[in-house]
Amino acid sequence: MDIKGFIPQLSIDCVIFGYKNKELKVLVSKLSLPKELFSLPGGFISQDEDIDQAALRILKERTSLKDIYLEQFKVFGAAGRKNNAILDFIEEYKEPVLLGEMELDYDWFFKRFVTIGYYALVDINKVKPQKTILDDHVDWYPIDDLPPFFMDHTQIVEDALVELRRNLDDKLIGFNLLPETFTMRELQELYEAVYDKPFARNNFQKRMLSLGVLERLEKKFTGAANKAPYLYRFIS
Amino acid sequence: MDIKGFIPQLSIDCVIFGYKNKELKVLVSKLSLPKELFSLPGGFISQDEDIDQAALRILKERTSLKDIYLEQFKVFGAAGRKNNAILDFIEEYKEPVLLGEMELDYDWFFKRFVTIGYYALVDINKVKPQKTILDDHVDWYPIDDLPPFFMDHTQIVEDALVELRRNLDDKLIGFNLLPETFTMRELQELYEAVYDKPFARNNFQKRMLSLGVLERLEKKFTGAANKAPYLYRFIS
DNA sequence: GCAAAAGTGTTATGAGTACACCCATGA
DNA sequence: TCATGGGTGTACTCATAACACTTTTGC
Repeated sequence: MDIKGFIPQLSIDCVIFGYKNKELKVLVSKLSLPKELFSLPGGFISQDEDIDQAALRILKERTSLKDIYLEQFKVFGAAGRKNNAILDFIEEYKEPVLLGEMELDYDWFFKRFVTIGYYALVDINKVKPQKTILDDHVDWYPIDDLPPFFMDHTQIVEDALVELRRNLDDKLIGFNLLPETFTMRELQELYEAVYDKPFARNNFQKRMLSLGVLERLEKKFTGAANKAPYLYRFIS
Repeated sequence: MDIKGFIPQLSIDCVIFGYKNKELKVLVSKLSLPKELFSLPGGFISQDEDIDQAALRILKERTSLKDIYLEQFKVFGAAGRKNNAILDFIEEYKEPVLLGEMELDYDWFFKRFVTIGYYALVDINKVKPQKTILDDHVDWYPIDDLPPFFMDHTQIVEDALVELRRNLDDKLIGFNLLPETFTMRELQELYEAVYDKPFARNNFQKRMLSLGVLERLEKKFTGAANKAPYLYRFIS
């Protein structure tokens, strides 16, 4: 990681949304520092790299996926926005800090940073969370039970969720959170998780089918003592 | 203008929307260089300044207004995004360039820049376009007859318009483009200018009144041989 | 009275909501 | 046959669209 190759004072933070067990989840990194610091997956932008490319690279590092749906949603640039929590830790422990193999460049790292917020939607089943050298753990946390974040990352997640809700219907992006095929109930439960409110089953089905983007496939026999639901696939 | 005091490689560009004569307009600067270069009003971010504050400062410089409605809408960060047009000009004219009283710091200024796009809505009657030392002229251009812009500024305006359209209804922000009081027809013509399509007069009126944010004032007698329209004021 | 534009009313349409009902499935 | 959950139909409400009609204003 050559700090010289990055744009200074500018970073990217990613809110990676996944969905499982009727819960909307966010991928969270616990930093590999001797203090409990939770962070969104983030990184810097190379001088010769589009910002969207940088976001994709960061996402690929943590999820091992490419072709991820992602969207830039807001820039966070408060004047005092610095990595103070880490700085506090360093002063507390009074020892040099390694970010991976590279000793932390204090001058570079502790300047005020402006960060570009991206959110990504992934099929949680396809993701094997990868920890980079900076991470102690990388884990999924339910949206309503997040760890105490570093800096303004709690705010970043909140704003990402607002934007996700704003776009889920219009842009037909919810399917990125589901496997290739899914039942109508699963789709509905996803919507309920995102909006944190129930939807009427029949009306939900009518609305989704009227969008004209769902292909009905074979029935899914689960062994349960009830009518087998159809599977659907998202098309175009 | 102390370049050292700004965040490097990060800028702000503002799409300042105004409205007059049934036309949506954008404030455009012709740079004070011996080449025809048109630019959006923009600037840099001080190290000790919120990005929103920086945008307000830039807006105040060009419009002499404070309390402007503005919204961050997108970041433009293509890898090759540089002030090449100016660089071309310099190579062509082979003379040192002054930005105001300060000689241009080539190393600083010709790096790749990431820019944060803001759009602002102003009452065009209250604005007296101010040219900074960087501007030759600052003028209003109709949205559908813009000059050939510098860099990616054409794209920035297009994206700003998309976002304005997306928000005009939801956020009730159109009134920022009108004077304190206005007739229903004027409001409708504004909407028609923004969306570039006609609205049915009666239905438009019904929709606007149902929002519950318009206070009906006295009638406006124009001297025309027809029924005098009511004036309205936007409330809360 | 007349043209022009403002204000209002009436009906049709379509999306969304709430209710009910029938069907398939496996025990 | 039964409970369970899936699929569908129908009536109601509400916002919007499309039509028409009346009113005000100054010449």
